[in-house]
Amino acid sequence: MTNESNANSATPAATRSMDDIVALCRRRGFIWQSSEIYGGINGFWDYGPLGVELKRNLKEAWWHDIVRCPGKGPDGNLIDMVGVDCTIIMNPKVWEASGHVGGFNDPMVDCRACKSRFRADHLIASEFFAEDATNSDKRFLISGLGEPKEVLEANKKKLEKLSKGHTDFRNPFGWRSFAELNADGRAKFQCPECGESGTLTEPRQFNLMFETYTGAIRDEESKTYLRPETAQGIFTQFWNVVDTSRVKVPFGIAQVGKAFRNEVTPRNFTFRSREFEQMEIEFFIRPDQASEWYQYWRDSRYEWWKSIGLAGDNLQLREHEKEELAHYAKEGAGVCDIEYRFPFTAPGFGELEGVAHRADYDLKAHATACGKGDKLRYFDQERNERYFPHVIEPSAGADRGTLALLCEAYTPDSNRPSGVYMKFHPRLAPIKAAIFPLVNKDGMPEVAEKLYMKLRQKWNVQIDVKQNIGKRYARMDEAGTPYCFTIDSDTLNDQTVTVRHRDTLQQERIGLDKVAAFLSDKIGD
RNA sequence: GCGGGUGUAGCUCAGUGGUAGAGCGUCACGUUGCCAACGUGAAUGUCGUGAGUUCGAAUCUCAUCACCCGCUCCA
Repeated sequence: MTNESNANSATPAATRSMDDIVALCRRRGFIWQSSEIYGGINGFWDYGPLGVELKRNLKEAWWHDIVRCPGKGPDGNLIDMVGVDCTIIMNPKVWEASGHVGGFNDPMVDCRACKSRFRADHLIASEFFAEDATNSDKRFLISGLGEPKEVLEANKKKLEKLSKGHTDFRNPFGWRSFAELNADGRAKFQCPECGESGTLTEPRQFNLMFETYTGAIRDEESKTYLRPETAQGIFTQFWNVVDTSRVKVPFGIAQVGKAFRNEVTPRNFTFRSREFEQMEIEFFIRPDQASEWYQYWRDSRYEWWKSIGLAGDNLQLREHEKEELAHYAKEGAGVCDIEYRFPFTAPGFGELEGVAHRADYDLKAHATACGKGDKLRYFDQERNERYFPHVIEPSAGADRGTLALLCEAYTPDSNRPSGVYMKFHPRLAPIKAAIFPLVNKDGMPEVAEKLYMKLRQKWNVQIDVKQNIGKRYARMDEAGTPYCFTIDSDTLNDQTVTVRHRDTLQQERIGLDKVAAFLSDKIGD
């Protein structure tokens, strides 16, 4: 990390306005609404020219540090890591085995009065008839949440009262779920929470997975899903990786790719999007070593986010409480989130990356579902035993990471013309440097272009010859460009240029032939 | 999904029933010679969208979409 990027502590989240950050993202071409000219679409965002560079830099830094140059593990050995790139659409059996189909597929019903939400198949009702001596019949609806027995018990007094003095008391149509009731029945249905009648909405599907159809025929047989996480691609190819890559436990498989979740409420700019990109590691270990590897990944992932510029009080590591753990993690070594204090979550935090001990839940589930079972256990040569490896999963959001970088970089500064600058870590900055001829004549543009052509072979740099130098500096401040090199009349005499530092506004002169070395030193190649 | 708010040029906003505007930014030319300087000129609008009321709608009504805030949801 350079001195500049760490010069003073991060801007407190509370003083940053999300509206201002969104406005800058739009104005400078970081992030736009998808399909904006048609009014946009809820939960989908596009990256513009600066945004795509920033997000690529984030993903490439991750891939470099995770796959190409991982560190040493808790056992003191270099970590073994390989990458994969799996498809978004997979055999739908994958999602049955993983528990995504079925578990999160139920129609839900909301109460308009008390805002409670229920699964429609848990809401049941039955119409009762009671005939009295004069053959006039009386009917009433008993409704509630749970099994018929529970509902009857809950409505015991009401039933006794209504059936009093009547004969031939019965419910001829039996119990029906809320979804099976007609409009009249739904209107009489009492909310189990607040007791109001007719306040429940129509049942609505909350399908977290996007569905599509593969092939020409659109029927149930051809129904497929857009993956809601990249992890399952890794799990299903685990055995191929083991057979072809000479890896042995402990080792990791990494993947960067799009995932899709049909969120009920996309919110907070790109934070909760329906289409988003994940950077996931599944790290396979011996079951008895889960604890030390969990701690290793928890700590190293936290340090990594610090290393790319999220170093201040706005980043925190939070261990999950037992109650909030997912079904597969209840007995595990732990689950934690690495969280960032976004302006819209402040003073709270929002998740950037989750590190979870998933045990052997996924590998076992796929081994069972595909019918091969224990034959798919991993063979540990050294220990001469077979087992399903446990998994530590560090799963990060590329879009959330990009958003955190944007929020962290946003630095109001009334002392400079732009009023704000983006203090990106140089490694992540979309544009590494700008090259300016002080004026667009007297041989300066030619020198500038020559320097530009040389530097762009290695870094994303820009040349700008238009307008006065102040405007060009101001534009680069909003783009977050850490260095500007200016060619002036002295350059033509002594072969030096000025370097203007984004964060301090200081200038220094260095040799024209030293510029590339300067950038290598500050940014890396 | 519920409740509240917002929506006019790239940005910030003015415009309360009668010709769609300003500042900034952008672009061109000139000038300038290190921090959005100066001069001249130019481009830029489905007034979020669609209906309705009206002789006439950015303006009033309804619906809808998007964004923001609060609930809810987030395996």
